[in-house]
Amino acid sequence: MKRTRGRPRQFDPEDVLEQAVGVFSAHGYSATSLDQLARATGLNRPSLYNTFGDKEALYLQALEHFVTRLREALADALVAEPDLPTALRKLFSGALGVYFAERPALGCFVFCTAPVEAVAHPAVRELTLGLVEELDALLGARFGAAQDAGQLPAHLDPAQTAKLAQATLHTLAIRARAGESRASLERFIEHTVAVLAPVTKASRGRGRSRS
Amino acid sequence: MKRTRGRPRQFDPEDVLEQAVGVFSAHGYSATSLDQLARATGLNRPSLYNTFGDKEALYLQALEHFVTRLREALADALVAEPDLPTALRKLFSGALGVYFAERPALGCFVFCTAPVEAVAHPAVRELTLGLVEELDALLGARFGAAQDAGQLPAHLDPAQTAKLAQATLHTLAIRARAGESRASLERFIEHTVAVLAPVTKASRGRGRSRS
DNA sequence: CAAATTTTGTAACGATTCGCATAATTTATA
DNA sequence: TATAAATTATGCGAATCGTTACAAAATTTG
Repeated sequence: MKRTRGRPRQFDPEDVLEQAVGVFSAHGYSATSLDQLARATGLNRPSLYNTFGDKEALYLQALEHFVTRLREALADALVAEPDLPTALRKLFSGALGVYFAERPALGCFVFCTAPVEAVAHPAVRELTLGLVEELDALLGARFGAAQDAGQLPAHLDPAQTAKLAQATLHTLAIRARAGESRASLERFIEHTVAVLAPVTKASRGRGRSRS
Repeated sequence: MKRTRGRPRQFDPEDVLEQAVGVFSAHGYSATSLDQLARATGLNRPSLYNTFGDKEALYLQALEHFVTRLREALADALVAEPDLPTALRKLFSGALGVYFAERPALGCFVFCTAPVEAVAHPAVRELTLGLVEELDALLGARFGAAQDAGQLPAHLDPAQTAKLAQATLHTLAIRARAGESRASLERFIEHTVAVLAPVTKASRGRGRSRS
């Protein structure tokens, strides 16, 4: 554990990114000024520049920081739970927890603020599309496994059903930020789980018979 | 048809709003400057102010202009077509046509740019939530009618199924703007229609028997 | 033709923006 | 203790931002 040569920094970059996520998520990329970021993080402009680069680089690192947390939370819910409907419920409920973490609800940092900048900033577009494709793959694998276990009707393509599941994440994000109530979205989740993971003959006895 | 008193304006406000939609949709509200808007519309800043008010008012009117066109296109597709799967296909294909109208694809002007500003600007939030609720109602009525006609399984709640249909619109908008290919989204539409409007006994003979 | 009225174009205002240069501060090393 | 290296703090500067005054141009009304 080597200490660096000069003056040590008086902040934790991870904590700073956490604060940056909050500010960027509330106002979006363009409407957030470096003054706001400096005030929220407690450090001043030059320190932000030395550590993270310019504004776009900081925004990208904030997005990646958020994605890392989101990815782990969602992946855990999907992999750990063998029963498909329960796994989906945990997935969507976990997402709602993130989307309603602040007051007012900010929705998803990526899906609600990154698309705007995706047109002008190729790096933002790639990150956004990267997350979309990663979630497609993650969900597709889960639906594929469920189908092998007889928990998903044979006529449902796992990859396409995965996209419909991610569509649910997108609409939850947008609706939360638009002001729709959490209770309403929880009702919607129940219905969606019933559609995406209909009860089949093989899963009727709790769905944990073969795994 | 009365002419106004003073000097007549040398532009059509509707055309100007059309151009404003293009600029705002490409860069979002905050990243769009009045200089860009003036250049794109051909008129200068003071004329924009006299006609539409300040920047936020212009953005709101551009959103409303876009919503008006979108509403009519989608409502026509839903109401005119009696067969549910065909109606949904037209709905989603029509949306894709709007989302891919520019190169690169800009997705939905409302769902991809308005959520960012919804937090800071109450009027934008209300407009966004208003569109969401209006589409829920429109789609809910269509699914309800389909259920009455035996085109929708009884176990599917029309209102909740409507939200899933709108979720599809949201994901199409985000994915188009993130750079996903149109062909991929058209495949997704086919699958989604099959899920939201499954073939029932009553609809097997083309679905136009009773209307 | 003159007065009233509205739009247009120029120009500029004050505020804020991002990014950086410079100097002071703190630490490890020699 | 002196030097090198890294961070912090202050503040500048060029550019851009949204907004508005003001005068010239264009049209209807009297």
